Amino acid sequence: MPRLTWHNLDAERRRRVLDAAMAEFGRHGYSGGSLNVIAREAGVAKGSLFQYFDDKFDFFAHVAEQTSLRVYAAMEPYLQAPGDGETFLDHFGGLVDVWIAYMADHPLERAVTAATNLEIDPEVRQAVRGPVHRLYAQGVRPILQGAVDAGELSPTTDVDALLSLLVLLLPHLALAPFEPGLDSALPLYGTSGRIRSERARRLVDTLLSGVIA
Amino acid sequence: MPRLTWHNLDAERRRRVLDAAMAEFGRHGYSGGSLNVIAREAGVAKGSLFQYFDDKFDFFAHVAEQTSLRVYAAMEPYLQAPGDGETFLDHFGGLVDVWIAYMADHPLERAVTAATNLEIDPEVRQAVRGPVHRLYAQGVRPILQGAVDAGELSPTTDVDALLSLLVLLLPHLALAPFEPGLDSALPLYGTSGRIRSERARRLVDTLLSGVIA
DNA sequence: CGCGAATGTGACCGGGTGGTCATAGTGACT
DNA sequence: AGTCACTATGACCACCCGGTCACATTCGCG
Repeated sequence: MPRLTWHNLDAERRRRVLDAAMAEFGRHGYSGGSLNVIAREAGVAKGSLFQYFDDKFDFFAHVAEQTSLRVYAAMEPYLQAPGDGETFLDHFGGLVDVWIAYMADHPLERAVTAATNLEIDPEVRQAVRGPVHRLYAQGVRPILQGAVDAGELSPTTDVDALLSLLVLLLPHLALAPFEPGLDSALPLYGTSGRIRSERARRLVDTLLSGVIA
Repeated sequence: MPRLTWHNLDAERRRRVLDAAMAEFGRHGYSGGSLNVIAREAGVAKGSLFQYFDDKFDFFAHVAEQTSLRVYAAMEPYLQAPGDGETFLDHFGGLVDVWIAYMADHPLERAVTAATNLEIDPEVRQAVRGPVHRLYAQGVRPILQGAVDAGELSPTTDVDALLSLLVLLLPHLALAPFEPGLDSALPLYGTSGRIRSERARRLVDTLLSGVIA
């Protein structure tokens, strides 16, 4: 947990530190990210960072948490129940579109999301991704369950498993089109960002149509 | 590329080095993996490693390549065209089962596969995953295309996109059941390895049924 | 202003890193 | 036995890391 000092901080200074941290951790992940670099880029002494946070992990965890909260806040308006006459596929597809569009417009958030999902240390990974996954599961689950209850999804649908799969898939769909280095060997990422985004959306449509009643 | 010395090496010594490297890189990834640790665990001087490989990256790339070749070799017998009267879903589902079972039995290969997929540095990632993805795309593509040609998959199927998705998904399906720390917040990974394996298989069935003609 | 609390700072610490190299083995062939 | 190409070794190097701490600076308040 961030120290009290962090909350008392001048907003501009806090923003500079957070931005520098998102950029550095987003590029090199938790263990690879350098506090020296973050301090330098933020225009702040390294010692200051330890006034704000207990240690590197506390710092990273806060950066990851804030990032996921921002992203989730952007998604929340679209997590409502589907409008009248709106099919499940339209509703959920729109959600995927919003997600991809948000990541396209926010490279810092996108990079931190990637770094979080690519973390290899089990303890760090669990501590950082756990809350995020719970957040998303809580947001998306009602949509799936609602579609099952309304007879739009097959009654035999394994909601939990489908949920896991979608939460697992979302980062890939959002990241792939904009980080060409990540998976350029796969055709999904072969062309321009725009085309790839459309392809990602089409893919979700195709796959989800399998569970539609 | 490994130096000549590596190939001339006594097989037992080569095995010890490779095993130690798989364990270390599998646990901590490329940048986090320590050559000191690998040398110590292999019972070999650190200097020797630099007689075998140009540098750390060359070493890691070789470990990743050998691992993927082993895994692919285990899968190859199952990449044939489906038998008479065998549906696409049976055929492909069997492939997923083999994949998961192999990973269950080979923790070293599994860990290296995970580390490779979780690598964050774009250059390393591209260099290491590119060949692997090409290998798998080449193996799996004919199966999908064959199913489309035979009318088993919808003729509107985006084979390339579906291929990308499956290659992206496979590591997750294989890893999740056995690395509880990775994604314990998701229901897919909530219970025993056996149950989770069955669930992963069921999930693939459900999703793929969407593209079946 | 003056004082005390809170915050900022960067030199410094122990330790680990990838990589080098002079030296010492090793073994095959004359 | 002598020679020579090849291989093994670990002390050593420069560098960077996360984290600390004694001290300087700033701020809020009487």
